[in-house]
Amino acid sequence: MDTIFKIRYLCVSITLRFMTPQVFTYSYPHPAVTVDCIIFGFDGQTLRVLLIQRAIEPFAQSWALPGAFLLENESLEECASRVLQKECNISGVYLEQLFTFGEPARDPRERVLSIAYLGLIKTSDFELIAGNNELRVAWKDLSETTNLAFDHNQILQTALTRIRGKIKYQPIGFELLDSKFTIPQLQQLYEAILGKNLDRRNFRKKLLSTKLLRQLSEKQQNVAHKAAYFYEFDRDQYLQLMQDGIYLELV
Amino acid sequence: MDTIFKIRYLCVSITLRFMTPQVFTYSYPHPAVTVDCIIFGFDGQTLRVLLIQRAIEPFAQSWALPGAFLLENESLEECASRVLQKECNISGVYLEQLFTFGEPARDPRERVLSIAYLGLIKTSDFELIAGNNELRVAWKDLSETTNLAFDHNQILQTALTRIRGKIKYQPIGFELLDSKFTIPQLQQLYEAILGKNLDRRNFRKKLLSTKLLRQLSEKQQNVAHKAAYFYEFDRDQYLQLMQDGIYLELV
DNA sequence: GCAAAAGTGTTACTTTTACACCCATGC
DNA sequence: GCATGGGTGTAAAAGTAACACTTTTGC
Repeated sequence: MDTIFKIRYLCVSITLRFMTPQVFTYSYPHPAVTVDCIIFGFDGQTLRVLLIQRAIEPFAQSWALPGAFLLENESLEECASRVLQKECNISGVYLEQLFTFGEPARDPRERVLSIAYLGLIKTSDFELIAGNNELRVAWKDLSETTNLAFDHNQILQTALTRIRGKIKYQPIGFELLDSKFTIPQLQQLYEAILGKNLDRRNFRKKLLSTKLLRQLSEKQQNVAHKAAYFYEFDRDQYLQLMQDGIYLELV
Repeated sequence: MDTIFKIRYLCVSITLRFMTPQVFTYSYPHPAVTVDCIIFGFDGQTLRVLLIQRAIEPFAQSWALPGAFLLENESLEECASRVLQKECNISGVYLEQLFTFGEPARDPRERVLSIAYLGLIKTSDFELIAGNNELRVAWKDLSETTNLAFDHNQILQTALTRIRGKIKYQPIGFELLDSKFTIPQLQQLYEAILGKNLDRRNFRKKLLSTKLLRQLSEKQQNVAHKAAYFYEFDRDQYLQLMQDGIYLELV
């Protein structure tokens, strides 16, 4: 381990040791509850997942999903937002509840339930900064995610299945792109998520037929080929369609 | 309130008062965790939901979803099964996790998370028997479900949305029918769940095209019209299709 | 024989798929 | 001028939606 991380590790350990112990009592057993965030980001080429490197046991130095124990008066969504803010310096993210993981032995310390939240962001929008209890934060390729802490590999699999299903009929993909994007960029994102190639002509036709994209006059600059037009996602049009109960098919 | 329920109510109260109090302590706050079950049943005509009438405060005498506090060493699914067995005398049910409800103020006593499980059964398969902590158990029409305890109306809405979406592409409807059923019965179920009428010819064509139904030689008896053939759901065929990654469309 | 629900086919329309060539740009 | 990726249309196939009459049964 690098020296800087060794020092950091010691700092965290010492801080924890000198914290005032508190006691909470209940008349029947209560499990601990955490909220874990599984955030996908897209850099234009590949789909990445946001991970932190743990500073403390169990699974010290392993990579894991950012997460924290639920506080007494915060909602689950608030907890997810707090985790992202504190541990990764990320805020204002699209988040939805994914699943609750509750196998009795999923945490070696005690019974811990985890409510997982799924999020999507543009990697370029934030500068990742690790919180006080993490060694590092990073975007990781899916191929680098073997051996995550706890049951976090299972959570990752559940999340992948969810977005692969969802992206076909809900316009969540736009959360992963800049507000101006080209259709080939959008297609690359879909291909990265779905893990297969799509026909260019059919993809364009289908997406434009939804009327959810507004073409801008602006084009790409400095590309060694014909420049693509930029488009914007038309959120008002989308809300209108939803109000009318229109069922979308995007791919 | 009927006399018999008054007596029952007193019994439950007295039992609770004399239970030995226990204490569980933790070094940081833990919310209480319950599992609530939202079970839909079908009687051939309409979709019903399984409710219990609460014997104890809060919401004593209100109707609510069956539910219980999670025990220390049971999984979430095990808890859902236990709830149905103890409170309603129902077992061996198709269950899937629905959603976790965690607003801080959703229970007036203390912070309580509820992990909701969604189930589907044939009402005729079980005799409902209320557990010791419930006044009654009953199948209720959707129109009789205003004013459930806690946020259970919200859970019900979430569950309805889920099955309406899911029944279109997963063969969960068969859980609600006898193992032998006619196509018009199946159609009636779909119409009850989706809340709209479907074309008889197209419905039959589409479902038969999936190859998931096996026609039996047996017909309905004693009906004052042309008797319909019985069919069976072909579970092996379904598993085969899933293995092959076939995407189903049922309606 | 009549009321009630089961069963059955065809046609028009819409959607999906497959596929090949020209265009603009940087180097 | 050449390599790179953007943009476009059409035809065949598949799927969906709309619709009416005959059959069987109990009373």
